[in-house]
Order: sequence, then structure tokens, then C-alpha cells
Amino acid sequence: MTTAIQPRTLKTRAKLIDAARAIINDVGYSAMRVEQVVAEAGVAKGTFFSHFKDKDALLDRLIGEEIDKLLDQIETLPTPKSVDDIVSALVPYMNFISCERFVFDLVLRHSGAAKIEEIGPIAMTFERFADVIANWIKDGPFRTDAMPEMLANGVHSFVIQAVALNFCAIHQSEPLKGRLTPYLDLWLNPAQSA
Amino acid sequence: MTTAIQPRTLKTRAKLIDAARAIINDVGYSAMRVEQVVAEAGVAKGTFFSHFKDKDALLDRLIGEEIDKLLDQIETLPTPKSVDDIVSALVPYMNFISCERFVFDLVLRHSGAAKIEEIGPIAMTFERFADVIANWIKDGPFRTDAMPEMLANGVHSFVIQAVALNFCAIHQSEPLKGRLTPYLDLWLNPAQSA
DNA sequence: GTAAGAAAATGACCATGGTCAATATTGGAG
DNA sequence: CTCCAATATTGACCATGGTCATTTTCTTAC
Repeated sequence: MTTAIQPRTLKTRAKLIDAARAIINDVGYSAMRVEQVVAEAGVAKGTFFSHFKDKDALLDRLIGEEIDKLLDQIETLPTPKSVDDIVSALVPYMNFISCERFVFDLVLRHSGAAKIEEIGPIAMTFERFADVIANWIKDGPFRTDAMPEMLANGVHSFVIQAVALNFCAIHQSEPLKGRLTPYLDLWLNPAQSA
Repeated sequence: MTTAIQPRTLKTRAKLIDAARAIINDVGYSAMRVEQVVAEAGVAKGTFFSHFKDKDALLDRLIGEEIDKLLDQIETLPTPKSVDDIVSALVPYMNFISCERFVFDLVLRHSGAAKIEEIGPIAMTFERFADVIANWIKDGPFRTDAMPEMLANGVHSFVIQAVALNFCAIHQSEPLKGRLTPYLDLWLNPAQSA
């Protein structure tokens, strides 16, 4: 039998990804067009879809990469001493997923996968987010009546809520941090806020 | 000047909505096609788009209606005596927004509006959800160190999280209630769970 | 080096949401 | 009753993501 994967394949895929990155850098995620990517990469349209299941799969990968970098950053931080430390650490993450409405919608859409085999990069980052945060806050001055994993999942919920509200016109234009802090105070330090 | 809105307009719009409802009832939300709706309603395609900004606008309206009915139900309930009462009351809501992955994604996508004038039916239900829940739980046996509005927003966050996890293969197939209860316990009764 | 078969690339084609200039209908003013 | 302007409807057309039978390229066996 022949080699499972040809060098050519990797080269073409790299061309597609590079082209997409350049275009996104130029016009943003929502304005990226498959036709534009294949033109820039110098391949036919069908080639795109033999490398990626659909347009979303490419975006999933590119956005997942970015989120992973942000989680890498959080992992290097010392144990947080306050809710404010946590919020500050999460701001870059929140800024990225809210850089375009389109990106936030896509992130939510890919946050889970129906089948184990189909778990994509963004879904991975959701899993990883919980792990990273749980591990990061577990020695901090926060409530101890709940597993760090549960606290971390809750933090994620509130982050998503804060970003969602940020897109909503009804709510005054408050900075992102202000939308998150009061909830995390109540969530992580219920005794103090009593 | 002539009448601002002609009877004909209302009739056509009703035909479109009825047709859409029938089709959705038949094949579900995600499989509904605009072409099918206009064929069933007996109008031209362009007519659809002079009544609704886009396909999403019609779905927004139909789904918003359903959610409103569910909130009506919750409004009639007596003050909850426990987290379990709350979770039970929320199950129909969770079941509906998770009836199709497509529906859940659409609900999240419409949960906020960029401009005040553009707030649609689903975004309204998000606002209303917080009001209804805040009012409903405010006399219940729950923590009193936070405004009911904040508690209600938190409940909503956890509901969304529970439904999202329900779509995710990584997490065992646990009933929806089981995904929500532990979080609401920690959120609404922090002292008890210490 | 060459032939055979596997893998990759191609591009014409399709599905479907959405647009818009042209046409038809309506309701009121005279 | 008739005409006019406002309003509603029409359907050919476009944009864009996605498919698939065909063709090209690569790798290995000999």
C-alpha cells in the first residue's frame, strides 16, 4: 500500500491555511470567502473541501489556535489572589471571542460536538478552559465547598454571559470587566458578599 | 395619504407564518426552506423578504412565541420552595431550546441585538426570562446577599450551560436536570452547601 | 524505467438564501 | 368613476457554500 499521507497534501493544506490567515487578517473572520481563499492559495475550490469538511472546519481550527494561545498565557500566571486577578486574566480571552459577533456565534456553535470523533479545536478549548481555570484557582482564596472543576465551569458560564451581554444594546455600554466581576464575586466568594 | 398598512399585507403575512408553522411541524426547524414556505403560502419568493428581513427573522418570531408561552407557564407557579422546584420549572424551557441543535444555535445567536430598534422576539424573551425568574424566586428560601435580578441572570447562565453540555458528546448522557441542579445549589444556597 | 493503483486536485454544477427593477394592486381625492 | 401615488407583489437574477465524476499526480513493485 502507498503512504497514507503525501507531502503534497501538507503543502496544499498549509497554502490554504496561510491564505485564510492573510485574508482574515485583512478583512476579518466574517468577510472571509472560500473562493477568495482558494484563489489566494492557487488551488481549485474542490480542493478546499477535500482538506476541510466545510468552511466552519477551517475557522474552527484557526480560532481554536488563537484561543489556545490565550489559555497558554493564563496557565503561566501565579495563583490568583482575588476575583479581580481572575477577571483581569480573562479579559484577553473575552476580548478575542468578542472581536466579531460572527466569531462569538461560531465559538458557541462549536462549543460541543455531537460525536466524540468530531470534537474540534474550539470544543477542545472549552474542555481545556475548565481544566486550566480549575487548576489555576484551586489554591486561591475562594470557596472550598465545591470542586474546582465546578467552580471553573461556572466561571466559564459567567464569561459567556458577560460577552453575550456586551453585544446587547439594551445593556448600557459598560466595560466587559464590570459585567463579570459582580457575578464572580457572588460565585467564588459567597460568604464575603453576604 | 393612504392607510399605512393594508389588510392585504396582514393576510399575506399570516399565510406565510401559517405555512412556515405547518412545515416546521412536519420537518422541524432546521429543514424548513424559504422556497417551501412561499410555495405553500402561494406567493413569490420576493414577497417573503418584503415581510421578513431574512429567514432568521421569521424563525426568531416563531421561536420567540414558543418561549413566551413557556415563560407564561412559569409565571403562574407558586414561589419555589427549593432548587429542585426551580429546576423542574425550567425543564420545559430547556427541552424546547434543545429540541434541535439548530434551534439552540439560533436562540443564542439572537439573544442580543446590536441596536435597540432591532431587538427581536428571542432577545425579548431573554430579558423577560430574567424578570420572570427574579420575581418568582425573590420570596423563596434562597441567598439574600444578591439582588434577585442577578440571581436570575446567573440561573439563566447555568441553564444555557446545561443545555450546551447536553449537546456535547464528551459528557456522559446525563439527564438535563442533573446538569443544572448542582450548579444552582451552589449558586442559590451557598451557605447550605458549605 | 515503467505500469498500476491509490491519493489528490479539478471545475462544472447544484442548493439555497437573498436582491431589486419592473409590475400589479389598493384606497382615497376630486 | 377615474386617476394617482403609495404600497405590495413578482420572479429573474445573484452570491456563496458545498458536491462529485473526471483527470492528474504520486508512490510503490517489479
